[in-house]
Amino acid sequence: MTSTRPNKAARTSERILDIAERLVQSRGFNSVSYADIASELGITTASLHYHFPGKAELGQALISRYAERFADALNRIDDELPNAQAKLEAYAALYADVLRGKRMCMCGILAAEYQTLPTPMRRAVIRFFDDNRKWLVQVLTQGRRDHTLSFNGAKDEIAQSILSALEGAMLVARPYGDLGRFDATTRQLLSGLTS
Amino acid sequence: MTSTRPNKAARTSERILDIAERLVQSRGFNSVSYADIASELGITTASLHYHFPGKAELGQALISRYAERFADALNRIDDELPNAQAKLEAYAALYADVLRGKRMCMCGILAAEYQTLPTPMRRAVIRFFDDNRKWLVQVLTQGRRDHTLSFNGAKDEIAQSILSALEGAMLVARPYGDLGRFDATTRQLLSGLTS
DNA sequence: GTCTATAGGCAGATAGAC
DNA sequence: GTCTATCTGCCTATAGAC
Repeated sequence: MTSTRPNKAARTSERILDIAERLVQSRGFNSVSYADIASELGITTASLHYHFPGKAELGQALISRYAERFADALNRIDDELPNAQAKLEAYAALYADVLRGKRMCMCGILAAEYQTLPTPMRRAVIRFFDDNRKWLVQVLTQGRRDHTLSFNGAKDEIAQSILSALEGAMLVARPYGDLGRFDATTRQLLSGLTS
Repeated sequence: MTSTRPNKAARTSERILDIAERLVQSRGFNSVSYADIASELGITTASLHYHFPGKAELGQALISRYAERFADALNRIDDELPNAQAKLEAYAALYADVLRGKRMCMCGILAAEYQTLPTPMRRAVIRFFDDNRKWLVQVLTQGRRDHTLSFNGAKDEIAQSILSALEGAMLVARPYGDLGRFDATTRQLLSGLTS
């Protein structure tokens, strides 16, 4: 019989990803070592290599899971919120939550390290941004239809602006440890789309 | 007699900073080694330590020079351009030039690595952002006076938004190697302040 | 799955000759 | 100022026992 409880390896892999995710989002991929993760989990680095053969594979797994969860969050927003403006506010709140945990968006911090990343990780970062833009374009489309958003210009470019603005707001606000600084940018952004 | 020609050490220090600056802006501070810089300059890492005793000191010197040059550029903008809108466009063009060289803003990339930086470098990054915001607030003040910019909300918050938006636009556009993606965000940003 | 032991490389840094 | 030589430490990674 097949248990719904994940086996030991699966559970350990998840714990590795949990720790690695937090470390990467706060320090960056290149500044996190196998030793950092292993010591926090209470195992050796050799054991880490059993679950993820190399750092490149660990990195890919990190982005995959992060992107998957982010996509789930976007789907929940679509399911639970009626109008486009509310969706956009919820979208910004996702970023605020990450910043509240003193983290950067994983793909934002990886974008800063882009030139040093292995190719599969690069592609995954790009895909994350692409997916975000696609979702935003849909929200913008809905916003015109339900009259909760108004804007001039190509939806694709607006979507790019929203994504950039939020990533940049996290990047600049985090050194200050000041969530208010992030919120100010969010308000400014949203007010430009609802006027 | 005192020559205006810098001595050999000064010239070498500048060349070190030139190389380090380019490398840091493209790869990040933690991914640049003394060996990278030394080999490109054709000297040994031991010689590097003569000019900059440690990586922390090199990092501080990098930000200092970068911030100084940036401040000079802002002063030139103030001197040469009449109205606030033109100044803001020139400001955005500064960022576009950096991105054209396939680099990030130095302090933007350091902001991503913030948690791993020595304290003096952290302070210097903060100072850079603070100075930028101050300058932007002045431009916004002038913009209200000369009627080339219009906006609602606290000038400090708008300044924060502008800075964040440009840093974010660089961060997200660079992996795509697509300057148009950056320009789209800039246009969007400026159109929100001139309408 | 996790361990010990270890390899091989690269990091930043220093001593001391020239 | 720049070099050679060297140090210590950390990094990713692997072999093989349990």
